[in-house]
Amino acid sequence: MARAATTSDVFNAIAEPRRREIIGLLDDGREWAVGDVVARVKVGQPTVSKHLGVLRKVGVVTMVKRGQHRYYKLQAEPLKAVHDWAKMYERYWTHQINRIKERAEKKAMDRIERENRPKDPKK
Amino acid sequence: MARAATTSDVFNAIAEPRRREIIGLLDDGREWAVGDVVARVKVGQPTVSKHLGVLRKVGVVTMVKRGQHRYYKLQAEPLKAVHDWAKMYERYWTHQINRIKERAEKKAMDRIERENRPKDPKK
DNA sequence: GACATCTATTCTTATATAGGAATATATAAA
DNA sequence: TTTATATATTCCTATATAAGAATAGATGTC
Repeated sequence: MARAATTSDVFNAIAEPRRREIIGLLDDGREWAVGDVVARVKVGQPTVSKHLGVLRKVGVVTMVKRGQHRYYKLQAEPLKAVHDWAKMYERYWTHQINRIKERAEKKAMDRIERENRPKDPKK
Repeated sequence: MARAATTSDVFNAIAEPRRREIIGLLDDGREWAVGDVVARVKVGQPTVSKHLGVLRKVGVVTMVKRGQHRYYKLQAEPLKAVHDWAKMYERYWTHQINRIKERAEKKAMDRIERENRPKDPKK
């Protein structure tokens, strides 16, 4: 099997660099017509429409029709899931002092947890 | 073309749910032999070896050989890139009050920027 | 040395795209 | 109504890759 569908997973949606690029463009808070985006990136209109469609399905952008145009607007709330996930590992790159402290805390927590959960992965 | 190779991009590396699962396991700070991971996930040994290989190529885990075993250890520093990227959009999900304030600031900044950069995407 | 165990690699298959070309559709304009 | 414009959709191709099966290679044990 290949990877899970991008339409159902924000992690997959942002894995595509072109989509992160588009998100970056829309971060100015304005509504962007598809053509505005096309004028800024190196891919054609159909490709842009598809990327915007993926972003819409995961809720990262919203769309309104107005006349001939469709305006897309960033609604980045779903990216919180990515932020929160990555934040769990923050101690790995924060200052050395903190890292040592946090690791000690983690070890203590692990020990406590191990005492309450006999099953050990290293059998 | 399909998506960029996972081996060269941490965003792609973490797009695969199974790899996030493995990262979560290794977050206990210990060294995990491949077999330890296999015992915890629902896929076979070759698949686990491949996932660990991808994580190693993007620097999220390190490996040491010891006897018959290969021990993998989480080294989550590269996830900082993901965290930093997502953090750029933090204002979209923080408290309403802050959001309003930040948007006003953003708008002001945009206006200033627009005055110095005549080129506008909405031509 | 013979055999078992641990892990990586190779091969195969199924599936998921990204992107372009062509086309369909909707709306605006003449 | 005819034509132009904006966008989505369909079709196609190339590529990526997840997962399992089989195998290879390394190390440990008898």
